[in-house]
Amino acid sequence: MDIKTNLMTAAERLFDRNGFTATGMDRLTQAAGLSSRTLYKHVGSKVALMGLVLSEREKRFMARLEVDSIDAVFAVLEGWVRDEGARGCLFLRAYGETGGDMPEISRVVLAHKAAMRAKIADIIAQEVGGNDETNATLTEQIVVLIEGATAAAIYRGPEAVMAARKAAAIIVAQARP
Amino acid sequence: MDIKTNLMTAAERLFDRNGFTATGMDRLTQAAGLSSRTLYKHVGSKVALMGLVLSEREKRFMARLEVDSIDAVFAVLEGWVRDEGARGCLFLRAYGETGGDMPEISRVVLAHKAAMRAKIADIIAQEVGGNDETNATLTEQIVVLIEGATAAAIYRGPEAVMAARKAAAIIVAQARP
DNA sequence: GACAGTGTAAAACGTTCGTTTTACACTTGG
DNA sequence: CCAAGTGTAAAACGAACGTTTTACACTGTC
Repeated sequence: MDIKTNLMTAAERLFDRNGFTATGMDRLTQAAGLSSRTLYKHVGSKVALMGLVLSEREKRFMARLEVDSIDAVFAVLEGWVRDEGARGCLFLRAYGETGGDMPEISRVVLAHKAAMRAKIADIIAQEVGGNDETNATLTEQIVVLIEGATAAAIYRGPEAVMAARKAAAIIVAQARP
Repeated sequence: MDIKTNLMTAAERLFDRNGFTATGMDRLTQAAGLSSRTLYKHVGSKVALMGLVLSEREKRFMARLEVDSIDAVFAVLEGWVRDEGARGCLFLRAYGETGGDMPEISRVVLAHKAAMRAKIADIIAQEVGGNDETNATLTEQIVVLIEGATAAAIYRGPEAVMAARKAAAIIVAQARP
């Protein structure tokens, strides 16, 4: 098994379950089953590891998001929550824990949010096909619903995502010409 | 000026801007202008201070939320974001940083979420007056929109709250008999 | 004028942090 | 066969962590 992949899987799990700052390097080396020397040779630093974990998660998430309707987006989200549990958006958590002033982190976070937004905008342009202003408003609202479902699922579980899905269906229907 | 109030104002600011775990006690004593001995005599421990800060914020937030329409709720949220900036829900951030397994914290967090939800349910029962099932669904959706506005505002600013407000108006109108 | 109470400054507690280093074992290709 | 590469185990680095302690100054009150 690839050593770096193994490390990053363990790191993502620990960061997600215990927080970034609260997760020490010894916990990481122990969970990944390697020495600190090897870890540092592979990823350089803790901040770099955080960035790599987020980049990897970004790929995994965006791959799942390869759908062509807003309803399907929320179906994906619901599946994600059921598969991986809900502890809040890992990107925003990393951003918050580092105060937003860690370039290596905030770059990945903001890039992820921009990519997600762009994907939603694409789907809306294709599914609804209103004018630019309507589409922009709708995109903003769907993004808010996605963020809200992710956050509320922490304490409400998948039900929050189901509620967001229904709300999205209503505002999409409302915006259709 | 009251010494404990002063401490908690400084603590809330530092926790919010830099994260809970990343904020050390020396940073807190320095910002509040007191010795560590006095700090510990007043609040006991760092975790207790975190709990107190969250309790105080809960009071402040719920006091602002004393309104009687869903639209007004989002107006309050918009004002809050403009006044205090948007770095994500401090309750959920505390929950995430402590892995959810710090009773002193998670109790305050979950209580806050329950209180907010109850307030929203009250407003809906009074403003919309549908049947119980409709009201429950609508409550869940409004809560999701509030969480989403709070989260998305981190990188989208007040615009996210405005979008949530419009979306809320639509789904409330849709639910009215 | 002793008293308890409350504050400060500053050092020290042991632990843990992220990171580097030392020393050694194992493959693998020229 | 040796040289380079890659891995481990474990100690060490200085700094920072949350917390406690020591020593001392200032307030009020009996």
